[in-house]
Amino acid sequence: MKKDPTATRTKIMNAAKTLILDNGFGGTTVDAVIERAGVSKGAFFHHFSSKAELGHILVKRYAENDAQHLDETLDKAEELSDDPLQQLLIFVKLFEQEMRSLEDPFPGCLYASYIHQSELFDDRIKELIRESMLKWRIRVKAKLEEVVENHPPKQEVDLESLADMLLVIFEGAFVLSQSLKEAKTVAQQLAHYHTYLQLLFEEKG
Amino acid sequence: MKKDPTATRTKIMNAAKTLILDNGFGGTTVDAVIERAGVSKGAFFHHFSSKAELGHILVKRYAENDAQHLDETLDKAEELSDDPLQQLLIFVKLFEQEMRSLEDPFPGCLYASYIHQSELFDDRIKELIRESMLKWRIRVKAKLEEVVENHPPKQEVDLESLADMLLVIFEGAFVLSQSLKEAKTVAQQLAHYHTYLQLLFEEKG
DNA sequence: ATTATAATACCGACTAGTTGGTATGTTATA
DNA sequence: TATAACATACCAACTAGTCGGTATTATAAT
Repeated sequence: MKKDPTATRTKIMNAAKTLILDNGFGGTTVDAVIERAGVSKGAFFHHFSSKAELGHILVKRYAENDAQHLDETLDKAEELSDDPLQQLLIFVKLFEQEMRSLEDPFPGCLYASYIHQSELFDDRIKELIRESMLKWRIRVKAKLEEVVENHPPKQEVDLESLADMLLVIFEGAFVLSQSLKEAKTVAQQLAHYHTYLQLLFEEKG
Repeated sequence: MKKDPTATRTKIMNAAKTLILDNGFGGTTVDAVIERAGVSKGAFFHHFSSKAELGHILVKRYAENDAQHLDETLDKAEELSDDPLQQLLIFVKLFEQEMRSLEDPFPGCLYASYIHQSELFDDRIKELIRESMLKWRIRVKAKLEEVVENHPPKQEVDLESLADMLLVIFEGAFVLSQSLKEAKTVAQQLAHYHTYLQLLFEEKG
């Protein structure tokens, strides 16, 4: 019987994440988490002082991965072109490809799960989610500001909300994908965002 | 102290709806509902055989209102123009105006709330939500098919997912609006959908 | 109109089971 | 052998739901 504290911790967190995405935080019990993780109650409360703390640490880990994913994808897009518009279009395409490769509907976004039960969480957690979402706004908006320097939009648009639209489409498409049980939804919606950006900024040939 | 069963029932349902949108179904207790509604436990279980039944009836009422709202708004738009494209653009604008008139972030969508705790609900409820969402797809897609007859799209697009995009934007914008505490988000995002449709289908002057 | 009858609407203490969390013990590892 | 990493038994608070009873309203015969 060997012990691996980091593995135990991870098992608990992964089990909790899955359960929370299916049942929500309020609908997820500690007993259910430890059963799925295959650990004892003692182990759980050894690693986490409370269910609330688990909720906090879980979304913190999620936010870190999310921010990293955002940065990496944008970096990758920037390497593949010099033109800001092309970079942005590639950026969206990379997400689209990623989502198109999924066979099942995306399991869901922890931010959205928490937001839909926001009164169960304290302000620190809500602020963390807010700032994580703002990172998307900031990075995409900055890129959009580069874009408009050389590609005047065909119609007057607000760049901040246009930047937000990417995350809006992610979150909305996750919901529809889950409800309609259609895995392709997210990729399709990202494709529309891609087309929208093209129509707005690409010069006619 | 006079009795009004319909009023009691409504008070319970409204209280439950608010609490569920804030805490989720799993995070909402019957005690919390009856306290907010100002009724006794006996009254609650006189009107609803279980918490689960309340959840079912609640989303049924919500779906009925939603379908009616969809129909009414589309009817209104169809009265204001003869051209399918203009009808569609007006349709979106009507929602945009409605959302712009809100001072606080929209309290949220019950469909999304349920979907984010889908394992707490039986298949009947999930099917009801699915069909409610498909109503949006069907009606908007039908209108889009009218549109393309006279207005060829500037880029090739899939009409079904373009129809879905309206609901996607609603759901996604609700999440961001709530998290960022910005009431204007939903209207702004609908405006982008409006612009996208214009760029896709409107002839250049 | 009045009153007997019955049905509905409602109350709140109670219960069986569940919840998050703790106390105390056992096992592995440094 | 000291400490971290677990396991087990347990607890107090809370949970959905019940139950015996009361108040109000509807019905209908007088």
